[in-house]
Amino acid sequence: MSRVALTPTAKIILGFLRFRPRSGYDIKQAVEISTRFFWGASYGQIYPELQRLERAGLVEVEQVAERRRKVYRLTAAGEQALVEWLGGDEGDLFQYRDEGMLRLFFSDFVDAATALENVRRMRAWRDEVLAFLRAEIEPHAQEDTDAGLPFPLRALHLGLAMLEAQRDWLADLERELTAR
Amino acid sequence: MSRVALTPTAKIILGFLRFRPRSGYDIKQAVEISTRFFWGASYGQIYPELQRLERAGLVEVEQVAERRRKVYRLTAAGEQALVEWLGGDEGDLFQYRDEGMLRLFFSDFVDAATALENVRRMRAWRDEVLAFLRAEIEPHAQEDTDAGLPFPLRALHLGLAMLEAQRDWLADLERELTAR
DNA sequence: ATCGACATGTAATTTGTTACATGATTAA
DNA sequence: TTAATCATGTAACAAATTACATGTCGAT
Repeated sequence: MSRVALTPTAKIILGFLRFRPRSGYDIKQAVEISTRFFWGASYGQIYPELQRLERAGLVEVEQVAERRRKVYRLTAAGEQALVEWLGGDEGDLFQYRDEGMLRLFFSDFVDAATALENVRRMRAWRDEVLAFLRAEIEPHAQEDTDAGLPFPLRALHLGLAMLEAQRDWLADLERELTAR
Repeated sequence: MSRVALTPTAKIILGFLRFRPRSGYDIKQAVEISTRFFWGASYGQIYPELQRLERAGLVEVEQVAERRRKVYRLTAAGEQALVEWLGGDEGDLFQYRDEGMLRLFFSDFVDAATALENVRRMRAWRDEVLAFLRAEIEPHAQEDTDAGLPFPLRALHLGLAMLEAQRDWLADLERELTAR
């Protein structure tokens, strides 16, 4: 019953190691092709956190005679900590910060053309991200589903639903602002 | 042409002072009833930032013979900096971090009942936030609209559209997971 | 040989929250 | 008189990004 609070980075590390053992480098790649649009992690967080988790006994190095790579795996304690977090009821951190939205909020202080241009950029950016998620991320999530792990694809679809709603709403506003 | 990069907190301060002069305390209250779901600010950021902005000449204290309050107003340079930011094309920071989404992503590693409970909590939380936004924030934004400032309400509606899309998608998943 | 990807790490800086500390004013 | 709200600030801590520093391996 150690009850060690996990840092956000620890959670993502333990989660990805639960799929299979990986190096810090591998974890970063995995984040980039799956969770990064709702949860990121940089090398500056991953490597120190792996060392802390090793000292805490939640992960250990799998020695595979590969000199230059340090492949980590979960220990029993690490797996338990992961499952405790997933089953716990800590309030989930939810942080949505959007500078475009802030510009939109203050757009009464600029001329109509500037406001419209900002809305257009916000919409265009969402189109880009949607295309990227469908082209680069969905195939990996689909593979997981085919392998019997449906939740990564479900998480992606929740993200797509959110972005599509924003894109559609912004496109409507774009038309409204243009129509005048 | 000072070209001073504004910190995120500076942007929100300048924006709210553009509506009308306020104290640091007032700015915090304004954030709480309007932007906090896409952009927050704590006293620990607001007060030091006001001092920096004053030294930089973007805001100044309006002396109103009120001993205990320091009411700030925009200077001409401050208003110019605000308009330059609003009209500029810096890439907008967009940060969406959602621990619930991370739990969802890793839910293949827990039993079906635990996964369902997490989805239910995510959906319930969105219902709560939607109710709060409609009850506590929308009336203020509506007042702005009535006063000829339509953008705060538009920004709120974009947020509502995003949360509704998530809520609906989560409710669908809840039914799917229950149905088995 | 040299370039790009692989790989690990640290340091500096930025950004933000929370807790602490203090005190004035107002309504019950 | 006392509790809540108003009001300003600092300090300690937490989290995250970016830049820096170093080196290996494989393909051309």
